[in-house]
Amino acid sequence: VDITPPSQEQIQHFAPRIYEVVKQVPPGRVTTYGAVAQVVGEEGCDARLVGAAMALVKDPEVPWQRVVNAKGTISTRNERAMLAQRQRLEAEGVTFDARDRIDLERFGWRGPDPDWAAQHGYHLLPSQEEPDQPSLF
DNA sequence: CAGATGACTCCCA
DNA sequence: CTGGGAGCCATCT
Repeated sequence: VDITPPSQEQIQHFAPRIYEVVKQVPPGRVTTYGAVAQVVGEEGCDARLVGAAMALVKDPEVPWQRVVNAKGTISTRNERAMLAQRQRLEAEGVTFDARDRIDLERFGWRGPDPDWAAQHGYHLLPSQEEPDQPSLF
């Protein structure tokens, strides 16, 4: 069970940025709610907020189907939407295993383009944010 | 007005 | 690697 559903105010505040991030995910790739929240990178933006925002997507340019949970499975609440999301992903070439999970190592989005992120003020994903910062001196 | 209800993730057994 | 539980409250009916 969950707690603290994001307030409508929070959703409206973050939705535009969340959608911009989701639009960066290319076809055939998927990302997670938590990852999107990290890229948005603002205080108060967490996975659940991203989920709430995904539920309100109306802009057909936002590939909401490419956002799944950390386990690599579809989190949509109703059976109907869940199937639709899966079919959209399969149409892009994403595959599911026998347990309805997506191999995130294989299909996971590696984060936004560094230049784009820098220009628009977004964060990169941790792995990419600090690939290796060994010798600076 | 009260009660049910959350597009999640992390932690531990 | 899987499964189950906690987090702790604003909205909606």
